[in-house]
Amino acid sequence: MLDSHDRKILALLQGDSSLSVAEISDRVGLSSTPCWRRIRKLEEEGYVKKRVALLDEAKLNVGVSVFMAIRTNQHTREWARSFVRAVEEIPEIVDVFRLAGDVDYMLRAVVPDIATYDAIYQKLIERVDIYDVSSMFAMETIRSSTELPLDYA
Amino acid sequence: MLDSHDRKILALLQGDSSLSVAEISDRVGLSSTPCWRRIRKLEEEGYVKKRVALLDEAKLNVGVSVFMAIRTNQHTREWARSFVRAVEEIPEIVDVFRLAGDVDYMLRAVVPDIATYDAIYQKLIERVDIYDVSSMFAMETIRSSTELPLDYA
DNA sequence: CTTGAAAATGCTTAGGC
DNA sequence: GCCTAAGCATTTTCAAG
Repeated sequence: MLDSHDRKILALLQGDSSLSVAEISDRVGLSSTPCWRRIRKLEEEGYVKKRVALLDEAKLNVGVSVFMAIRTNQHTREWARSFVRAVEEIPEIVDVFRLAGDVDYMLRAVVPDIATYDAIYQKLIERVDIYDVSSMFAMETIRSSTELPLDYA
Repeated sequence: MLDSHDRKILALLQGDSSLSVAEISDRVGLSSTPCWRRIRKLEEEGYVKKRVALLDEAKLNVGVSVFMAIRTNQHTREWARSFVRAVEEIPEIVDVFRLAGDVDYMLRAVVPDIATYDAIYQKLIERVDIYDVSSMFAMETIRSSTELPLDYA
């Protein structure tokens, strides 16, 4: 599927998508046309989902991350649907994973402070019936990376 | 600090950083020169940390997310330092938060499968002394967003 | 802030190895 | 598959209102 040139291009782009084609082609060891063609192909085929700007959480006053470990006692399609709808209506909730095991869902919300977190929490439990929520407050973001390891591709 | 034009620019850029200045200025309701100036200022002042390409986890064979809730019994600066060093050496670990409360650290790793997760786990506990790890496997990524709410800025 | 335009950079296509 | 080179579009800067 992907050769080492493609992987190197992806590694560069997921670190800094503002690099010009010329810079990328230099570092990859290709000239710009084939490099540009590869980039376009990687985007067309969906290896690159999108290009985004990552903003500073602290500067935008959402420097506090809160994890919410959620358990339900209603294991139905209907409940799952309403849960997804509820979290989608709350933009502070940035991550939502459905888990196997004891905890059913793991969420992460970004908020200015604990008081705002409580408002988010209230908003959520008002919109969907939740059996148990365990909240964990992040004191420090040691790493929050969008860069994937490419060794398995 | 930021007015509504700035917030709108940030909202657009964190959704799609490949938008041209012309497109952004259209949607924001400014002409291109002042819009371009604002974008540059937002980058200089650090509201925009970086521009990156988001890659497809499934296509790159790291479609499985695993949360690791970690507890330590060595609450020393020395241990914290070695822990940070250890997780930084493992590229599969994409998120690391230090928490308040029962769980000391919450990590997320992206891997191809459970066998690879075990290798990551072994690698971690070999590099740093960990009192307890509780692993939670994600069955589904319902939401994984880099877009922050801008209402508190 | 706006418009308009020039200069520089970088993207995209064309043609050939 | 690759390259060089030309043509095109965009970004970036500048001047004037």
